[in-house]
Amino acid sequence: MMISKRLSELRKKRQWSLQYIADQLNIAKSTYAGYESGYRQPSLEAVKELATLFGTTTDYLLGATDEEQPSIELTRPTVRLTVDGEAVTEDEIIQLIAFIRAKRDIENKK
Amino acid sequence: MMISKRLSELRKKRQWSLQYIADQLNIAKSTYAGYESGYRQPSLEAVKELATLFGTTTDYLLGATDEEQPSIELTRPTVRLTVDGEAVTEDEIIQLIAFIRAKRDIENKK
DNA sequence: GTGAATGTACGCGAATCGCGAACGAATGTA
DNA sequence: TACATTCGTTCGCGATTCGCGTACATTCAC
Repeated sequence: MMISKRLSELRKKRQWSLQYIADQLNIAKSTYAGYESGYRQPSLEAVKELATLFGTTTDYLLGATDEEQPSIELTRPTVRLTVDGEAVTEDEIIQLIAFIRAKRDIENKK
Repeated sequence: MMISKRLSELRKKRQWSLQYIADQLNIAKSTYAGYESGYRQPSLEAVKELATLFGTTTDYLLGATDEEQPSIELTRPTVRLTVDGEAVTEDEIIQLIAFIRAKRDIENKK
């Protein structure tokens, strides 16, 4: 079960106890322990709350993605980018990439 | 139930039948119908498959976000950007934002 | 030693699941 | 018009899974 693996990893990384998480979600320690062991599956609501608690996404918890923090590669634009709520155009992204590459080039020559 | 609302919206927008979705997920029509009516909750696995089928995210289906397509606001420093696999620094992002804003300013004055 | 905290496992009653079946309404076909 | 098909909705059923309390071994602090 992917979610049990992810929960276990995230919790240990933060050095949180089972009890702490159970308290945050208002569920029994044994209930949350079941999530990590794979003995139980959290409700959809619990999944949402866990994602918030861990500061990650439900997609990551469920294994729909492997990126704990959403991260985007500009040269392969799979998501919509916005600045001040307004979409960044494709042309602008191309310019941004050129800008970053040029900047790195200069840095590397030092 | 947020997910039932979202599923219903997405399916109708695509003009798909209950049966079609049920076939895609290999579940009974009544089972999927239960998801939309709120009478049943899909399993975590089903949520993942539904997100794939609809081309959206589990976060959207569960109501953890309101954006159907993942979209990233650059001015929020929660995102990790990469170019050619290498992380874009926070300073660089600030410069990018300034660049975009300046560009828009010029456009607007035309 | 003693107490508290941690992680693990189990049994129980209650809740929920997925399914097939049945239904009326709408649509298609001859 | 008659008839069949598709659609969305709802129900009961058996089986599964849930969340909880509880118990236990281990570890740590005092």
